[in-house]
Amino acid sequence: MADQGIGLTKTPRTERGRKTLRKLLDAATSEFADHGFHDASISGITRRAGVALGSFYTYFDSKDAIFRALVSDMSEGVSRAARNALAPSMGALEVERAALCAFLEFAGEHKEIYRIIDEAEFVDPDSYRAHYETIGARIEERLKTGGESGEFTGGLGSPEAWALMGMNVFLGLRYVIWARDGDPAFEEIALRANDLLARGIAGSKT
Amino acid sequence: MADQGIGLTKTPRTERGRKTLRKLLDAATSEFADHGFHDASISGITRRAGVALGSFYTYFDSKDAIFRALVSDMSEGVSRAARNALAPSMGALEVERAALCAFLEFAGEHKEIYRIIDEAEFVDPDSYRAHYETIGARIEERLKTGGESGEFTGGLGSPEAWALMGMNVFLGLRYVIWARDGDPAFEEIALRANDLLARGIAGSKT
DNA sequence: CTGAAACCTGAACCACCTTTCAAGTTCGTT
DNA sequence: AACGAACTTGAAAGGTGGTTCAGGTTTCAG
Repeated sequence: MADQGIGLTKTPRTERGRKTLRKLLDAATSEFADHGFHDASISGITRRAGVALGSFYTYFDSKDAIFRALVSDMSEGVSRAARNALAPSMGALEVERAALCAFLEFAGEHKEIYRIIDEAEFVDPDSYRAHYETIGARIEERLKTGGESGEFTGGLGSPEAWALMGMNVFLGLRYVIWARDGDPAFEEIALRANDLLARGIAGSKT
Repeated sequence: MADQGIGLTKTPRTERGRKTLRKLLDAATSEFADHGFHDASISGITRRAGVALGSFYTYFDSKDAIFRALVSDMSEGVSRAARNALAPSMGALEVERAALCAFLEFAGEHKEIYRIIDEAEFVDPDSYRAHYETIGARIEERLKTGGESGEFTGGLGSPEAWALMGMNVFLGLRYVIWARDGDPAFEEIALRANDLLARGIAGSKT
């Protein structure tokens, strides 16, 4: 599922080829997650995949190419996970809570995303930036819609969207990637973040 | 000023030595900022510093070592910048606004921090984590203090601190590192973020 | 002044890894 | 069955760049 983007992958024509490609992609995911881009080696990937070194180049032009394929795969996965968690019946605030919750859960199941997306900052800066700008734009849209329906204050825009995105990313970093025993559950985290987002923190609570 | 931490640097004993060390540190900052850790080369650093290749190893044991020195330098710098912007007379909310503003300004003057701190995630994960946990802890303290004084709602804790930290980091990413023409000024950004933090976004504004 | 420690120098060493390639095997279609 | 395309294989080419080192220069305390 990674070869849609920019034709980085030489698409296989036989069943055997598709299997090998899948094995390479999976192996690369763990290899990059374990060692990071530069310390990961192609021979490490092919070893994990149980494939000869040379076969790698049947499917990818370079180490960069498979990394890029992985990044767009993950980026796509994050978006899809968030989208799937939303229902049309939800209120604007609830949408934000559900999106964060879905993101945390997705990250929990794919802890590699942080390492891989973050490393894209260095390996493939354009994808990195595109990743966040796309998500940021989607959040901004939601804020605007919420403003129009009166559920949010008016005048929300890009700064608020980036602030919200940063919140979500860092909550994932702390409570998923660096989770500790005794941490609140994802739902609890999402609830508290939602509260902050809705009412802010000024004034004393009864 | 980077050799305090864990004795990574062989401290120079003569004036000439201190100058060379400083030159290496400065050169390394630009080299890493320009190329990232792995594509940066020691010969690139020594070339920029105007020093022989071998001299590098008089001061640092390895490429990793100088990078670590840089990371703790920057990390320290960020903290100091935020601390310096705060005055005892400020209210709790105002403190948050001033801290963000100071951070944005500091990042503007040292755009390398994002590349270098972010890359620490891969080169020196412990420092990376320590960096954010330290800052997060400090924010959490401020939130608690604000809660006690009644300026903030009660019950604020780690999740709110990490959310706030994420906001700040991402606003810096978008409006400093990826600044575009026509973007609001730092003060404006800090004001809007402060507003979000104080009152949230729920409810329609008059 | 003087000698030992600090510092500098840059060629060479070396380990590692991406990428290539020519030769062999399997697949799928006719 | 049989043929060409798709796929696989692993040795080796080719590069890169971190690190070492032996020998020279500068510094500075005594």
